[in-house]
Amino acid sequence: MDKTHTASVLIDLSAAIVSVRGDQPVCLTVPDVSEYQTPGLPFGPFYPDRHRTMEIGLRQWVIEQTALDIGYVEQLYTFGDRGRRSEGADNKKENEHIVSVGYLALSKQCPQPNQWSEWYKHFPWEDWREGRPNILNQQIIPYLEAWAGSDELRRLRLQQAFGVPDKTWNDEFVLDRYELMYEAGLVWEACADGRQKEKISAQNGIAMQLDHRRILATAMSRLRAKLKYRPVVFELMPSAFTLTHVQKTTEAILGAVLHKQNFRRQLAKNELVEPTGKMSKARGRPAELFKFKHDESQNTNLSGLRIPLGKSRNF
Amino acid sequence: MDKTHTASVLIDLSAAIVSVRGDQPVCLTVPDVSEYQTPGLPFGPFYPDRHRTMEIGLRQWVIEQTALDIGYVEQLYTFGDRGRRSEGADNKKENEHIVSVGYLALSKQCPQPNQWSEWYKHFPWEDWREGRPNILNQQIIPYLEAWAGSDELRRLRLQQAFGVPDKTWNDEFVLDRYELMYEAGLVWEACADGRQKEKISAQNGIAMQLDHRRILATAMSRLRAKLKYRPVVFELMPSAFTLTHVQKTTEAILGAVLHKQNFRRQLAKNELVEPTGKMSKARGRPAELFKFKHDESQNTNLSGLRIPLGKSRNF
DNA sequence: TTAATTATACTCAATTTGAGCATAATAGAT
DNA sequence: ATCTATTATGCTCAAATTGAGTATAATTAA
Repeated sequence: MDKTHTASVLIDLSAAIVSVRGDQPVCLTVPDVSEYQTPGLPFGPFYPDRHRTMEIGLRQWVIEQTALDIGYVEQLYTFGDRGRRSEGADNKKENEHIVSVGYLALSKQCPQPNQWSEWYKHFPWEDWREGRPNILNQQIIPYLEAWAGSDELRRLRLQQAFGVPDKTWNDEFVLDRYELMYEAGLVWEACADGRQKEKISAQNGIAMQLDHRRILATAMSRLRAKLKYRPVVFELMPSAFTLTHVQKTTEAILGAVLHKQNFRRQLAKNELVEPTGKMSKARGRPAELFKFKHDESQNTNLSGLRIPLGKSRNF
Repeated sequence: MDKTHTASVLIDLSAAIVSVRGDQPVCLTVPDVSEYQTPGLPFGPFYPDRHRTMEIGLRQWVIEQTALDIGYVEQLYTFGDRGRRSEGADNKKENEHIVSVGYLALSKQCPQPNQWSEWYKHFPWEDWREGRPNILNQQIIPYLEAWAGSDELRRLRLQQAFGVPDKTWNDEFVLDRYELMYEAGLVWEACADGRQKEKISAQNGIAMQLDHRRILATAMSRLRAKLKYRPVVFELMPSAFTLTHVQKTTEAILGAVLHKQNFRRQLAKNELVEPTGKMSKARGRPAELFKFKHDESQNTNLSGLRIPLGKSRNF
């Protein structure tokens, strides 16, 4: 209709490329050159006349720049307000508007360990495998409760995101929790000026460039949710694996401990794996090696796993 | 890195604005001026220097152009390949690249009935409330089976999307089914030239402009999935309603019949509604009028409904 | 040979689902 | 006034699923 305003923008494709190293979920990061040295997610521009779709464009520069084999790719969210929400970082093209399309990608291997950053260093409150993280009661919750005060809406959001005060924790609400902390000024990225940044630096998880920690939070939420109804874990597994290995990988992503026998029952019921005949040898009794049943199709509309949660969940 | 290619694009915000009229889910459309008179979804440009976020931009032009009260808004998907996939339609700005961000919005009312288009006129194979739609066995499945031939991957996708031949139907796979039909050349939008278009016109559902039917399919998939774990139905209900009304609305969206008593059991268990004390009067026994319990918070991370499916599902 | 470790098989109660019948309250027809 | 069609609501019951546990098997390291 009216053309009085600029409508032309640049598009960045940002990727949360996730893998699991040992028992830690990790994410590919690139080092930062600015004064704060916060890591960032890899990203590249989208050239619409070179690549037919954005996903093709994404795969292209990921291959060029990281030489990684990413199988599973999923679009997460398109952020139109990047520039506004992170004025602190160095932004060279100030009058160029940038829209960033976030992607989640899964990789079976993660070479060059130093370029991969562990999830829970950025989100220490999200790992409940050893029980409720101390940082919640010692730092985050008291601060958030003070922030909420008697504001009814804030308290309700606090309740839903962090399960305060009625002790429920939903592992999928990673993004909700991060955004609440952002609004409350509890994370480094939320601070506009450098002095404040010094103050909360390193607390409450390692910060990231621009809105990258928000994109990672979105990726975590999506992956945790997806795990429960699609068999995406196998995108993170080698071709042969033990059942315990699948479980440890699932637990790493969920940040929660699962009930072993019931986890296996789900795998069996859904017929997701089949034995290879070989055995693994490790410390105790050797475990049978399995493989994923449906490697053929990319478009896996299979049933996924129901997640039999262990005890350490609510308290 | 290299700046040899154009990276500048225009952003369109497209909206699938959904409501339910009687027992039919409907979607706001705008008339087409081109020769084929296919309806399209409303859309408008995103001006990054006028609106802080894309969602704000979307709400703005929806209010301006439709005077509608849209409460719930959710981003669906960002399509970067619009121009390529729909060369048939008239595209004025051929050398301008357009990225379209699709949104799902829910509206409680739908005035001006002629501007609202019923879902199942565009997707007649998706409505199973009267049993398995005839069009499947009479038209779609035979064509798709011929198209698949002995291609293993195609047969697998056919199996997963349409449940052929083992008689399972997943109501959430609206997009998968549409894209399969698109690839097989079964839908009007897939045809490049006008002559072919005449041939399959009006069959297999009413076509839409550009990739709008794909966006609508995405919206249907998302809404059908979301219904099962978040209480979004109430975004489509008036302030007071009967339980049967909630059920009919849910059934309309899912395109499936539900078990009445079990549906109510779910509503009761999750404490989603509370009685208003008033009664409705219609034909039979008067029904109690209820209201949704949690109107306060936008950010409803509530539990949603489990969907107790009726019988007509698989056969 | 023993202890520690890991894998796997099996059990059982509690809960949730799927499907059904029975009864209640109204409007309209006879 | 009474019957009938229609809609609403209460209640039951078997089957399946889940959550949580015990018991036992096959290894390695001491």
